[in-house]
Amino acid sequence: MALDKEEMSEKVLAIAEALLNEGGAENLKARTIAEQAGISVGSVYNLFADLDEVHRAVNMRLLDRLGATGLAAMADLERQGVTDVQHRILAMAAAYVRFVEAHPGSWPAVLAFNRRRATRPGPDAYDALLDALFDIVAGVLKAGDFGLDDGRRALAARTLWSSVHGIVTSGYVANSNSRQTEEIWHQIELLVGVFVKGLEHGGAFAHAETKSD
Amino acid sequence: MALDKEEMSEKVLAIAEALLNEGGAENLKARTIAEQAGISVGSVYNLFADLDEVHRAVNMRLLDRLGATGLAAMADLERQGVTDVQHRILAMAAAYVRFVEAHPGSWPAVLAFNRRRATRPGPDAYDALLDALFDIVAGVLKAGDFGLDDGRRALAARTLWSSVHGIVTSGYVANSNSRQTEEIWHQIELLVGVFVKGLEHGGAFAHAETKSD
DNA sequence: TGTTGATGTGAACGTTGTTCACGAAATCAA
DNA sequence: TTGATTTCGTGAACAACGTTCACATCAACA
Repeated sequence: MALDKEEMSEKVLAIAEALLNEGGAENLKARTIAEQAGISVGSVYNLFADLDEVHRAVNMRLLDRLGATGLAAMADLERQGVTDVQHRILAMAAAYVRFVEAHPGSWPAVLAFNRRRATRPGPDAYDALLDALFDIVAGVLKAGDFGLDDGRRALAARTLWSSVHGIVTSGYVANSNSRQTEEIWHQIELLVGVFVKGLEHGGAFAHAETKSD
Repeated sequence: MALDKEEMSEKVLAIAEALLNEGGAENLKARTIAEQAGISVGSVYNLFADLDEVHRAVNMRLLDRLGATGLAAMADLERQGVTDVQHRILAMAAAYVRFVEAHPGSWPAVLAFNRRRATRPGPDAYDALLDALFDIVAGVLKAGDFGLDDGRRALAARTLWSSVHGIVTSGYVANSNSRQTEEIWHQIELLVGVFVKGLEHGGAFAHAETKSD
């Protein structure tokens, strides 16, 4: 009847995710978790080293889910026979926007948390999840027939993703909500449109252009 | 001899900025400020309502300074007779990157702080400072001869700024430092190159293109 | 000089993350 | 079964934090 150690860990993570979603990082309190999980504070620290580890675990789950929904969106388009690069990138961005909107409190916490570990050692599972997201975008770009070698394509994928990311996070700095998502979409559409057009016309090599062309 | 009320406020803000720069938002402690300023904790709360107000004031100063350096960079190029749009945008981005690098601890705090006031009321001085930054970029875009009306140009300016912002903040998630700024620069160069090329070829109207052209 | 208003002070309060000595419960040995 | 040993849950306790407030201190004025 009593919950397994792993079951209790998952219960704690579910509670932690809800708390983060409601009130951000400062709402993740050890005593609240313990109370809602029906255990004592000490037991929380028995399952996780500290609250940072709880936060990290929640973020991992979120990043993992985001990757999954992105892949699912791509698979859907594949099934529908959509091969247009611009269309697929927009769908990818849409999946990202929807995900952020579905996690209004916890997604900012993911970003804020990321920055705190800037001093930490080498790459870890966190980076692996982010790289997986980049790879999806890079895969889409590969379908488009731009003259990009692997290195350039990876760079373009990271650039595109980071740009969409910046639009979404910048957009959520401001106030209004319904108007805000509209603004975000306009920016994303503009970015993706310009980006694809620019790649088609060799803009990626703008400053390294040889005169042989 | 004793410091004026306003002088002491500025001293507190200078100390606060240094603390934020060293250890981020969680390093901004009332007792540390009081100790370093040579006053008591209570006096800090006499000058500012709470630590959030101190943090906000520091951020305002940073945003203000960023706008000033951006304008200065544009003025420099003007003086040199540089009118090339791509060149000017890159200079603007460079000013931004340098600014972020010069404030490794406090700039993330600016962003994290911005997100916390998402529930607050209407626009305030914060938004005014951000709009000033957008206006600089919009001014540069105006010089370029793209077929953009005022609304489209403002949208393009916000998109471009948000994208650069995303690249910089995403880049600082990762670890290494010298290699990281190089990666950021490659992404910015790619973005700006593609963006300008895309605008030149009407990519901004990609999905609303009329066939009269 | 006495009064009043403003300003500086630090002890004190409530809340936080985290620890740890203790007891209960489970597992194993004989 | 019984005793020993290990594992685990508990909540009181600690330090550090933001914030408050009754009181002391001081400057200006009548």
